[in-house]
Amino acid sequence: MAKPTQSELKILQILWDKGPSSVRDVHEKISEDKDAGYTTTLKLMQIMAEKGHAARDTSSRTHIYTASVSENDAKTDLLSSFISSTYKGSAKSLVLQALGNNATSQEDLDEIKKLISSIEKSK
Amino acid sequence: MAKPTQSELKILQILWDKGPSSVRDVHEKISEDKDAGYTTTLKLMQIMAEKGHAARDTSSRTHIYTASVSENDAKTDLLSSFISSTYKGSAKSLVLQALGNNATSQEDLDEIKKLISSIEKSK
DNA sequence: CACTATCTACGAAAGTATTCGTATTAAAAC
DNA sequence: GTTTTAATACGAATACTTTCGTAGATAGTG
Repeated sequence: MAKPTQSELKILQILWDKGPSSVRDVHEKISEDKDAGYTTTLKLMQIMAEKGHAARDTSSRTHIYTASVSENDAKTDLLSSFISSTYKGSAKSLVLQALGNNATSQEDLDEIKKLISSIEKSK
Repeated sequence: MAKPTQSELKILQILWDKGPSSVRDVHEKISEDKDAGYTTTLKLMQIMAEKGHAARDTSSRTHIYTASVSENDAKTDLLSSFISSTYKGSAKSLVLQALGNNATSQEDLDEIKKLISSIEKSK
């Protein structure tokens, strides 16, 4: 499956968050942040259906769209392509930079440490 | 400074790795991975000079280009924009996914743990 | 039933990124 | 000194993404 574009990702995120939704639903959510025409959102979602990023139920007049990739799978793909284009494939470099540059809270650090421990145990 | 595009990033990476370089140098490196015309690379680098992603020395016939952003700064920007578009701004989510999905080696985990300790000490 | 609001379909325009052909000029090789 | 090689400049073609206007159909309202 091809990578979603930026606009498609925004829509996917809404579908992941809200579950199956109409164009109207998605459009209203998008409009909170950004001024956009309704048919723009419609067109994008139609393209997503064509590309297979979303499935749609056309049984009633108002079509209902559903993300056809799971949030985790899609983000795994995006992350791995980001790591390969920006960090030459080194997940470590990415993590070091993410932790080094951003002020990560102690709670978040704790969670990360916990995950690392559980990874180490399972080896 | 605007975010570099994918193609520009590939070129920047070469400039970071090799230091100041001619179009020929960069083009040869790119050609290892991908078939591309010389003038394509030239044009991209000219655009990068226009946009300010690279500086060029035109004192001799063969122009020499230099990245005008540091690798760390550019990647910090890219990372932060990736985190905001894909992880709703949560660096923690990104790190958890990067560690969770990729098989990170023990050495890498050790390095990450070391960094976390040093962050914690400096708080 | 007529009127209005709301939906989809479709195509085209606008914006951005990438690719490359051609012309011109400068250096190098012979 | 002439020919070949290698460089830049420039503009246009291609491709991909985003935006939106218009048309036609369906549902709801008075």
